[in-house]
Amino acid sequence: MSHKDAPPIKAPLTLKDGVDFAIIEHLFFAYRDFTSDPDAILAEYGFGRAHHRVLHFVNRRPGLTVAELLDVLRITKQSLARVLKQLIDDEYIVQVQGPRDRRQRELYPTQKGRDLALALALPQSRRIRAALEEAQLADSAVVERFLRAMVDPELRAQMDKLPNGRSQ
Amino acid sequence: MSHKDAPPIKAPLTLKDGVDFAIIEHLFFAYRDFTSDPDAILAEYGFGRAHHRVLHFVNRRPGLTVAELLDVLRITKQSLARVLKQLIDDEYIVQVQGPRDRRQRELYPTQKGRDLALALALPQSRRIRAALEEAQLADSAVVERFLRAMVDPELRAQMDKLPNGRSQ
DNA sequence: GAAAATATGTCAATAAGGCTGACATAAATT
DNA sequence: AATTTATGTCAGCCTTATTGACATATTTTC
Repeated sequence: MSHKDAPPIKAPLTLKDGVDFAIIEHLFFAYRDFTSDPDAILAEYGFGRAHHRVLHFVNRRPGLTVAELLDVLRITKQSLARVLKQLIDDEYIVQVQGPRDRRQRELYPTQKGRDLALALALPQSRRIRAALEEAQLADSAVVERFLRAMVDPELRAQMDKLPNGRSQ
Repeated sequence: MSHKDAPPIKAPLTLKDGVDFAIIEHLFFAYRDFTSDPDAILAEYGFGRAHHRVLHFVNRRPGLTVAELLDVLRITKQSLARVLKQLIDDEYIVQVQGPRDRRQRELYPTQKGRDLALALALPQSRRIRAALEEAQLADSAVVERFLRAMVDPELRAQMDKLPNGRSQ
């Protein structure tokens, strides 16, 4: 154990190195706890985070196609297939043949799917509201602007396709 | 396909349901892009996000023990073992026997480990600074307060153990 | 109308990163 | 001397992702 190896560095890496570690770490811890709320609920249903993401976007953009969903989630068709199949089999989501293009499958939530999506979003929303209050932020615009600016510019168009995005 | 199944719900889930979807989704997209920067670098080294987290905290709190690291990361000993072994074998981290308690293994970065940790943090820091500027936030205190408030109160003590936390 | 492109589904194999349970060792504590 | 603690390690399992290949239905193009 450390006989003729590279010597240990004892000084901590601090913001003197010109890097904003505070926000980096705050984001890590905040996101971890933010996702822990729905994770606990999903476990009861035998679902994981992947199911949550699919269910969320199908509820937020009912009728979106498989291709559009893949684009939003940035995963492969094969990764989506497994979780989507489960959600359809368990009747949280239904597929409807595309009206103009019958190759397409429009994805819609069922009432069951709508209810679960809302149940998953509720604790997250509560956490956000409590945090805004604790941080004494009257409205969420500042935080929202910052988070939006953290996203790659090319991908912001996708966010605008959601209700109450920039398009409304 | 949707013959006598549960009917599809066509209306999108919006903030009328009393849930702040904007921040929920902004956090999702922001965190995804935030982690994509180091992910690209890690792939060149054959490492993953798990290695990043270990390397980060060992650099931020040199000399922490295995038990302390498990506590911060909230993973099991077995999950840590695999990535830690690689980081030690590749000489990014060295172990030093604890001075008071010789059962403990204090973890320190090597120069190589320090350099990589900094290289991984740099693009993230750049992204944060650009976002603060774009969102016209003179200082990061507001965002930091919000993110801290998003963390479970019990876990905030852990954040304070890092340099430039509340303890400094 | 035939050919090509597109949207989706599915199969097989692989990898990363988690998990549980069990057990071993050394060192500290009781 | 017995117990507890800190760490390491083995074996097996799960979820979520990956790539590559191929099938089918449908639309678009020539």
